[in-house]
Amino acid sequence: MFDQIKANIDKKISLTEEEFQRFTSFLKTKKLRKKQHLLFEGDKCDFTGFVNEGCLRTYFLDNHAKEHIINFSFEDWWVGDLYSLLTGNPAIYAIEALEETEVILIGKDDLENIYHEIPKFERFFRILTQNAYIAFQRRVMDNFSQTAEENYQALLKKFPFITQRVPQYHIAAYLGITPESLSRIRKDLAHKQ
Amino acid sequence: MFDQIKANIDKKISLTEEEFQRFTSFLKTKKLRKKQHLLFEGDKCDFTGFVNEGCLRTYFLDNHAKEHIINFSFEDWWVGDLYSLLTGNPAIYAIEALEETEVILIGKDDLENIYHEIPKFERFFRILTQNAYIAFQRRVMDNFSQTAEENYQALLKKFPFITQRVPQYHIAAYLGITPESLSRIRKDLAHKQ
DNA sequence: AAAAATGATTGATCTATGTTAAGAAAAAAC
DNA sequence: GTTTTTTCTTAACATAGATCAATCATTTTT
Repeated sequence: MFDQIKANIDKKISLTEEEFQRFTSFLKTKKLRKKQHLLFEGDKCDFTGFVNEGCLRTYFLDNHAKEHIINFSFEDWWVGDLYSLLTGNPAIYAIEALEETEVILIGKDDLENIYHEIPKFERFFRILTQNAYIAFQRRVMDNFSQTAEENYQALLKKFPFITQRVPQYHIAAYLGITPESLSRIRKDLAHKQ
Repeated sequence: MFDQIKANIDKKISLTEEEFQRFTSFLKTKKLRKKQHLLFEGDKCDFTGFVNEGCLRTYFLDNHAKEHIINFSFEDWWVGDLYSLLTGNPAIYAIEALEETEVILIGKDDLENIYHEIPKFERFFRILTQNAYIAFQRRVMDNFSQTAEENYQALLKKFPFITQRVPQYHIAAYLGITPESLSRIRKDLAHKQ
């Protein structure tokens, strides 16, 4: 049940069996159907989540009602609106399952309790936040500096299985282009090889 | 000398006169000439800085050797490469003064000492980091969702004085367009009004 | 299996921004 | 206060990606 989250945490801090047991007592699992939302934009995000199985997208609507996908979260990833969690303000992003998905949730208050009881988790979540920031910076730098085609190829390299699991129009929304443009880019790439 | 940084800190935490005095003992000021770098890309960023006077730009070079400006830091702003400071890795950004500039620097080790001696500063810098992350998210969301013209107008609104202090080609690099395009956008805007 | 819904492709056309190159204007240096 | 350097503008042309509209392919529902 909690094997995967344990392996994930072990990568950054080491816990005793006892500490991990205590930790699990705060966890709640939640199953989501395809297209079901884990979070709506404007709602308060009072949790942080770990993807046990499945896949979600984090996105927002721009001024012209167009969707932009910030990232995809597959198994073994953490998911949530950090902005809302940290500030207590309404979420700027929405989060939606793209498949049947199982997430493990930690409530905001429980998170504080965990910090208190097992201070090692302060370190764990600080590192997680920093990594999120850093990953976001990288993503933005790439987006600024590469063409849509380069970005698409980089995405395929990072997630070779993504075309099997995520519809193309969502990949387009992640790349910041229209589905039509992505279709053409794929056609070009096929010709090149 | 340290009036400005005091006012800045007072906005988020309250310190006794004594605590602030102790804090100032860790501070070093540095003057930069126009076009002088505070940090080069690839160097380790082992400080966080506060702009007392002047203006700097934080930027990086993309794969095609083009400059992208992440942000401008005017008086009363904090400046540094958080990624490098937090991870200890080489900086992904470079920071350059755009005017005669005076910054107050806190070394990485001193920062740890400050946290230790005056724990209130943990809170201060945590809030600062969160705000940096949040501001970056906003900036990116805007950039994704608005046209260059809308972004330019938003920038003018946020920093009405910017055209007096920052050359237009730097503003273009901030907006992610060429100087020629910005020139055209300005022309269009002038016509519209 | 048929119908409906969803997702992907294609073509024609349009638009914002890039590129190149030349001057004009402003600022800095002498 | 000329000269030199830096910054800004303009024009002609090129291009990536958007838009609109139609069609084709694939899944899902009935």
